[in-house]
Amino acid sequence: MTVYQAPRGTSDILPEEQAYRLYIEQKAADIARLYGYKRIDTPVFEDTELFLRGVGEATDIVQKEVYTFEDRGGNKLTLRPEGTAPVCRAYLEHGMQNLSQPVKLFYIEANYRYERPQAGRYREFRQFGYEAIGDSDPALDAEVIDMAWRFFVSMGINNLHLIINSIGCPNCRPQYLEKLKAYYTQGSQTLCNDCKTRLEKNPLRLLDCKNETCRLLASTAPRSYEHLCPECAEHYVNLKKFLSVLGLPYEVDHCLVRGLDYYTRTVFEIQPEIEGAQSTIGGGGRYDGLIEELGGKPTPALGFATGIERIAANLKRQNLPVPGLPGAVVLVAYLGEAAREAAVKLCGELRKSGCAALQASGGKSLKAQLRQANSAGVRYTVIIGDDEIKAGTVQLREMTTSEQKNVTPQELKEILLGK
RNA sequence: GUGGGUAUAGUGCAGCGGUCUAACACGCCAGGUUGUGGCCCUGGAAAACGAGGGUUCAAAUCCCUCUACCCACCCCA
Repeated sequence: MTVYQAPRGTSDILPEEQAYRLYIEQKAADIARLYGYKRIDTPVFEDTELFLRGVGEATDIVQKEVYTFEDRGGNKLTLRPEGTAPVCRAYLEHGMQNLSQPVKLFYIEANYRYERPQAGRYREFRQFGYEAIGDSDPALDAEVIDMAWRFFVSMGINNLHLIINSIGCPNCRPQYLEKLKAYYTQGSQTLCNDCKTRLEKNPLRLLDCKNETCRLLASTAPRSYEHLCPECAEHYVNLKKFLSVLGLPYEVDHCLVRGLDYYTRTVFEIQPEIEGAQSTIGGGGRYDGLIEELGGKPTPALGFATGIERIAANLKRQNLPVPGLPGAVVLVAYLGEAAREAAVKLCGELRKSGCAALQASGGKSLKAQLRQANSAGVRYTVIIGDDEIKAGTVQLREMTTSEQKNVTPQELKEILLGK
């Protein structure tokens, strides 16, 4: 029995799991490059204030899910629960408003949220995201959505749905919310208890309650995209136009709202076809007010983020293979003390010239050493014994064919390094 | 914060009151070839049955408490 275990909601990423992670991160970076997004890394922790202002004080994330602590200098810090606010902070801190706009960034990072873990939900989880800051062009919205979609398509994940909606801006949303409240107040006796509090606290959230009767109410509720101001309406029409131009199979869902306060206008989600929880694999939207909220001048922006663990889960569910990680190409086996020295030396030389070499672990029979070679999956095994030392050669065995020949050190290097 | 489920070797599991000195599979180690892997055969190491308490002549098996993990709600990636 182990004494210690990884803290709740966290897990070790074991070697066999790394192939998934690396594959996903590599693809994320490939797509970023394809669209001209440059990588940024921000600190794991930030001033607590950044998330209060950025994510929204009223959100669940900030209210009950944040890991907050004070350091020895008395600074109030918070483990980053999401990626957008820190990127915007960096944008402002480094004067990126002086770069040519929009500034296109992407990140791959761990996030921390204190929640009850369950399938696809962890306290430490990894996401990657794309952010485009400094441009309100709906074509840019379409571009970010296109990136997200292309990523999933290139991963081979199928049966995905792209859901979009527009939730307006500070000009038109208040009026819409009034209408929504009025509508729900009429039907409030059939609302579930959660929704009764939502009605006061966060009426937009009424729309995505999973309760059956609430859903029924939501289906005929006033629709945000029918209550947009002229600017937002035009933006939304153009967004749909560009999505069509790009050939993206979007579905409009007036019930799609997102949990972070900063979203304006475009919101979107990508959902796999599974029943039950954690239906969202990725999502994002526009956050035209966030930079200003953080102390910059009014700056339109939008982004997309997705969870690496959830992507991996989908890959596994579909039995999609990921490319394996390359291992060592040769194992050096030896028999006897004199050969041991030669083996150590040879391994050193091979590695120095860039050939991934494994040294057989000591004191074992040749049989055991070959077993080791087999399980390591090396292509070749070099065998050194007294006979070889005397002759100044080594045995080179090719594992798949079991062909074995005596070669000189020179020939060995040509085979392992040449070609 | 609320509800449900599960806890037995490294992993996956069997066992459902005495026959448990806890089985099986994979994995690990070794032997079958005094210098040759993968298949096969043989053997071995590895579990005080999550922790504590109780019932009983007898508990891995029944009861209670705790803890951990999983799943769901909330919310989200």
